[in-house]
Amino acid sequence: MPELPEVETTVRLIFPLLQGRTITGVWNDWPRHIATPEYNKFKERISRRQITSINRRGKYIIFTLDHNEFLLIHLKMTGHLSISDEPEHVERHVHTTFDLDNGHQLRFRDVRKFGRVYLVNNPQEILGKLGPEPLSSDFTGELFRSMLLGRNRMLKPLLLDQSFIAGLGNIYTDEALHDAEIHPGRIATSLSKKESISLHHSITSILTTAIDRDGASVDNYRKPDGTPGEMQNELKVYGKAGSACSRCGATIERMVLGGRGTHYCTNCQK
DNA sequence: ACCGGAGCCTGTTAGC
DNA sequence: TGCTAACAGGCTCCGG
Repeated sequence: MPELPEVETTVRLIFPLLQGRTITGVWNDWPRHIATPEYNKFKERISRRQITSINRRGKYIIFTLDHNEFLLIHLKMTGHLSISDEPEHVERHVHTTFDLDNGHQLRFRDVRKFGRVYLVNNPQEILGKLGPEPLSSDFTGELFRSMLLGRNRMLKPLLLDQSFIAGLGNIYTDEALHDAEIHPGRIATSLSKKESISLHHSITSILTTAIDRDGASVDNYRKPDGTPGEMQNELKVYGKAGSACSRCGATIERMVLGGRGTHYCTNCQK
């Protein structure tokens, strides 16, 4: 499932192919994909808009267009963007496509149809509630420490909360907690200063490594060109229930916390 | 402030 | 082997 590193990889790989392109048309066969505005209005407003840049905020992809329009795409669970020069062969589960002025097509494939597309004049409408960006220079260990203080929630659901911190999903939350040797059920405010700093370091270093490896292809995720990333080979706990902890040799277990499958080492995560 | 549960989806998997 | 039911998960909304 695309989390921050997978979304970042997608942005980096599609940008060179889309920079300066003009959107000439839209096709959609699953109206709920378009969250806002209403489809006919969406179609009208996005037609003839030129793509000037593509960025990421949390797990959102942000296309900056001319005429003060912003196209936001959230891939959710199974969303995937690709660029094709064969408009006559559309893959299964593609529900929204954007025709480009060079004859190519930007395609949004989404098996489970959780993904969403937004066209807005003010991206803050959608992005305003997001917490800090974990790889920005503003996100310091001291800031993270202060964010945890006074929070009486368990770390696992708190780290998944996009208004607390943007971009972490189930995989990297579990991996970061394992790396920091902290139990996912710990109450946030109970962390010592040392533990907070350690968790901060684990979050940033794992996300950085995952971007460097082009993301983790554990399930549906593939790069825009269809090839897998490499980070799945470096995961230590996610999807590893029953196998031995790479650090201490104890058995990795899976439990449900905050309604989410949570993978951790019963021995070295305290 | 925080928690739990339902709902959105469909391909995969566990269980009979 | 063949079927069905449960499961997976990001996010939002709702009630407690």
